[in-house]
Amino acid sequence: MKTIPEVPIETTAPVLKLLGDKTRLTMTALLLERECCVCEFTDIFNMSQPSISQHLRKLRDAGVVLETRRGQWVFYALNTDHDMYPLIESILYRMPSQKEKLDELEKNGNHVVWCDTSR
Amino acid sequence: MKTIPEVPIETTAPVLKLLGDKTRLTMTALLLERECCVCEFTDIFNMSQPSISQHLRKLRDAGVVLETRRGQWVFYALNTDHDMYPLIESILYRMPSQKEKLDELEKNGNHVVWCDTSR
DNA sequence: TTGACATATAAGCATATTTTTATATAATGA
DNA sequence: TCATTATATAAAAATATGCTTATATGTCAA
Repeated sequence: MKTIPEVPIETTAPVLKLLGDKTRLTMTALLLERECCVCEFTDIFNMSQPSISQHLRKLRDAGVVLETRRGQWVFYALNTDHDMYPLIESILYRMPSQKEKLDELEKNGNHVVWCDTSR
Repeated sequence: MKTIPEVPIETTAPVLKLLGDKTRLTMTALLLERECCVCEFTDIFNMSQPSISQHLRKLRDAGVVLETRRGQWVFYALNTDHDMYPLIESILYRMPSQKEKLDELEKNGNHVVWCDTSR
């Protein structure tokens, strides 16, 4: 039998606060589709690049997302091992998919795909 | 087949922000056990009565809780008809029960029970 | 009607959050 | 090395949030 692990209020509240921002909530919803790099977020949101970086930093500091540098790009992905991931996932599942935003990005040729050419 | 109804990001984010405050999150967790009146909250939280009232007002303005006056007391209850109630419930189910706090309240004789004596 | 109790509202203050602008760091390719 | 692109950080400004004190409103009971 599978039980839902309990997480104390002190841990839960900060995560909800983090996702209580429309930009960050949309970011995590996008990351549910696939990992994204910073420039993709700046393309999607009508917002300055530093603002995007600062939102991502909050998500990273909380451990909600993981970052990986690939060449000059930095990619962000959901941290599915996070204690709060089950909660985060259950929140995201109740929201409409953000896939279209990514589809449009790719249609406009702004999808960053990493190919290591150094080998 | 039962599907989870989707709620847009614009609606979801403000509710998460609301529950992202430790006091309000604890309040809703308490209300999951039973309805409470304002003076019970002021007993439980180490906080002034106006502060409690202001948190409750935010929850009420968002439709998350409903208020009912009974005599000189005002009782608050979770609004289980709210569009976001399923999400709220799923968040609360992942947190430890706040029942002990209410038990202690009752042990100390601070549980307000409404009996209509006007009939 | 008056006093006591419960709750709400208003105003002020301190702190936190978000955004912008400017600048720094990092990687790439000519 | 140098210019370009991508990203991060710092500082400052604007705004929002939460708390306290003071006061107002509402209800009841004497």
